[in-house]
Amino acid sequence: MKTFIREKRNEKNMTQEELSKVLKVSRQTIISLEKGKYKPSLILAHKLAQLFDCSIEDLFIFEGDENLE
Amino acid sequence: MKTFIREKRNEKNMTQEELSKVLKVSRQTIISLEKGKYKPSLILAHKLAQLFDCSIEDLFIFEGDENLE
DNA sequence: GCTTTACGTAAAGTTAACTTTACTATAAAA
DNA sequence: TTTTATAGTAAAGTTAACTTTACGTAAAGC
Repeated sequence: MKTFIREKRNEKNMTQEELSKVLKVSRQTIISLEKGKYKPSLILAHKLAQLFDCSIEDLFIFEGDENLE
Repeated sequence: MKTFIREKRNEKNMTQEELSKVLKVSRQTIISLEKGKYKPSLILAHKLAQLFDCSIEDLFIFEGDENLE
C-alpha cells in the first residue's frame, strides 16, 4: 500500500508535529505512517482524507491482494 | 460509525459465510462488523468496498469526532 | 422426529496499530 | 558556537482487530 500523506502534508506546509496534533495522535504515528511502517486504522485514514480534502482511495493506493495484518 | 455491510451483502444475496470466504476472513469477523462490535481495518474496508462496487466512504458513515480505538 | 442452513454468542489467543519516553542527526538561525 | 526546529530510531506497553473453536437457536425440508 502506498500513501501520499507526506506529499499532502507538505502541500499544506505542515510539520509532522502539527499534523499529529490536529489528528490527536502521536508524532510517532505520523512518522510511522509516512514511512510505511504500518497502516492506519479506518478512522485515522478517514480523518487524514478529510483534512486533505480527498477520499481515502485518493490518499492510499491499494495494491492487489494485500494481507489484512 | 455506521455501516451498510449487511444491506450490501443482502443485495448480492450472499450469506455471511460466503462473504467471509471471498474476503478471506472468518465468519466471526463478518458478524462482528455487521453488528458494529468493531471497526474493520483499512485493508478490509477497502476489500469490502471493492466487492460492493462502492467507495469506502459510501460503505461506512463516519460520525463526528470518533476515537481511534 | 431429524437434518441442514443461516445467524448468533462467548471466550481465549495472536498480532499490529498506536502511545509514551528517551535519545540521535542535521540544518538553520541567533 | 550554541540553540532551535524538524525529522528520525528504538524499545516497551496497551488495546482492538481478527482468528479459532465450540455451542445455541430458529426456520425450512425431508
